[in-house]
This record gives sequence, structure tokens and C-alpha cells, in this order.
Amino acid sequence: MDNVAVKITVSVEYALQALLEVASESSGEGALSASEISTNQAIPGKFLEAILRKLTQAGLLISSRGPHGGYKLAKPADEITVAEVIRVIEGPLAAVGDRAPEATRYRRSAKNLTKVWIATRVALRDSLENMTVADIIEDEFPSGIKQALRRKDAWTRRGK
Amino acid sequence: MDNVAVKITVSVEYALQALLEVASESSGEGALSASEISTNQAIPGKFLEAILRKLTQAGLLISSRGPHGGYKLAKPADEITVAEVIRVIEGPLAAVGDRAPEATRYRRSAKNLTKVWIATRVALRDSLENMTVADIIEDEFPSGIKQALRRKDAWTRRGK
DNA sequence: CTATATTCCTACTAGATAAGTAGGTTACTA
DNA sequence: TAGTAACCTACTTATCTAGTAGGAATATAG
Repeated sequence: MDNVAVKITVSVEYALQALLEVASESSGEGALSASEISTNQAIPGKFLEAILRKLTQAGLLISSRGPHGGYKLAKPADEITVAEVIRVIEGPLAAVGDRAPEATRYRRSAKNLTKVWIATRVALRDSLENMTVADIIEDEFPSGIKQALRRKDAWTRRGK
Repeated sequence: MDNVAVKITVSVEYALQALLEVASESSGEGALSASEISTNQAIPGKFLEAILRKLTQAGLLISSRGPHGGYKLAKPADEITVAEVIRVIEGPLAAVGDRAPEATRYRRSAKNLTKVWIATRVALRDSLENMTVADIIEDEFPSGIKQALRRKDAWTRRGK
């Protein structure tokens, strides 16, 4: 595929798949092991391990070793947003070149370009900070997002 | 800087700077040359040329060679959206791994993850398809975007 | 106390992409 | 016909992505 403006990496995909699996599968006291997640969600084992470690170090998961070890959520599923997961795995939500949106400076006719990037980041935040792991499992999103998903062209590709 | 979910490349930046410059500087009949744009906006010359060619081939600019040659807009500034420029320079607005959002498939607890990517793309489109080159020059954005820009935290970084 | 299950850590790799640079070719026009 | 400008192809360097490989640390069961 071509390049792209918003690239969700497979690391982020895997991270969310893992969190969803842990949230829905680790009942009460039991923890879910990396290899269980790996087979349940078809994610390469060693690669997944690195992602789980990041999520653990960032305080989204709690890990335990040894037999019957594994991972459980470090906080309720409805307090883990997609934005948070992205920030843990990839870093900031938006960047222009290698600067933050508010750090861009332009001259002459391009003076207001910074506002474009700021508006873009706001749009992204409004979406990504309002979807939680619990929402995804329950298929119950905030009303604004539900509306967006119902729009006729939401599911079809634009452009080439 | 770290990796990032939404990466606006410098190519897109340059493309918009160039379009803004052409839109505001090429009065009536006159065309603006690559080297003028390059110095006015501080963009590396040869790199800019490649971008201008893409914009020309995509039908956003009209070029003319020889003395007094250069570029002018192929259509009114208020009909050129930021989204269009991104699609010309980089490709699709959003991708997950290397698939389109609607092409993603997940199992079990991750079933609804596709909706997250669709909602994200909708949010981006709502923002990027509603800002035009004319808007940026005149500093007059659609009301939804103006509101977003006025929000207190729009201009500050979140996370680390 | 030992075998086993599991997380944790470091290092390596192949391929793609980003952001340029270099040098020449074609076309227009005064 | 000289000069100006767009056009085209190829190369470069550094970084990132999506892994793989191999082992060290740690907890539990028997």
C-alpha cells in the first residue's frame, strides 16, 4: 500500500487486541499468559511479549511470573482509552515533520497552517480519547462516535 | 522525536506551503516559479520541484515552462481541501498496518476494533476535508473547527 | 530443592520509507 | 538562438517497522 497520513502500526493493533483479550478473558483472579493471547489473537509470540512489557511498564497491565502467571488489567477497562494505548506504544498522537503541531512556524501566506495541524489533533483526540477498551468489548460507543459510524460513507474508501 | 500515530510528513507541509504561496502571490495572469516559492517559504529547491510536479500531475496546479513560467492554481483556492493535498502527496488518509480501516478483521473480543479505525477516519475526514487553501489564507475556518481551535487545551501537548 | 512455566531483557535483521542531492533533458519565449 | 524554467531519473543516508533468536530472572508445584 501507499504511504499514508495516519498510520496505525500493527504494534498498536496488537496492543489493543491484547488488552481486549485480557479484559474479557481474565476472569477475576486468573491471569492470561502471553502465549494464550498470542494464539487467541494470532499475534507473533516474541513480538507480542515486547508489547505486553511496554503496557506493563506503562501501568496498563500487571504481570506475574511463573506457572499460572500472565497479565491482568491494572485498572478498569472503561478507564483505558485508545489514545492512551497509542501514546504508550507509539508516542504522541500527532506530529508534523518531527515537531509537535503547536511548535510549527510558517511565514507569509502559510502563517495559519499551524491551525490546521492543531485542528487535526483536536479531531483525533475527540475520537481516540473517547473510546475505551470497555466500549469496544460492549459495542457501546459515545453518541457522537455512534453517529459517525452510522453515516453512509463512513465505511467506504475515498479517493483512489 | 518519537514515533507517532498521525505523521504529517514534510512533503505535505511543503505542498501546502507551496499552494498557499501560489494562491496568494500569483496575481491574475502571472505564474510563480519553483525558485520563488523555494526562497519565499524556505523549502529545498530540488525537493520542492518534485512536489510541485506531483501537484501538477494531480490537477491541482497548472505549470508553464520557459521565461516567466511557473505555477498557478488549477482551480479556485476554496475548492482545494487539505485532505485532497494529503491524498495527492501521500496517499489514503488512514491505514491500519497496511490495510484500509474497513478491511481489518478481528476475532473474539477484538471483533469491534474495526469500528475504532472507521471512527478515527471519519474524525479526520471531518476535519481535513473542511479546511481549504482559501480558509487558511483568510483565517476563516468552518464554525466547528473554529470552536475546536478556541478550546483551552487545543494548543497544549498531552501525555509525556 | 528442583523441574517447569512464565515474564523479562538484549541483540540482531531485512525491507521499506523519508528527506534529500545530483545531473541532465525538454520546452517555451524574447 | 540563448536563457529560463519545468521535467525526469537515479542515487544517498538515516531511521523505522515488524519481526526473530537466545537466554536470564522469577515464581510455583511437587
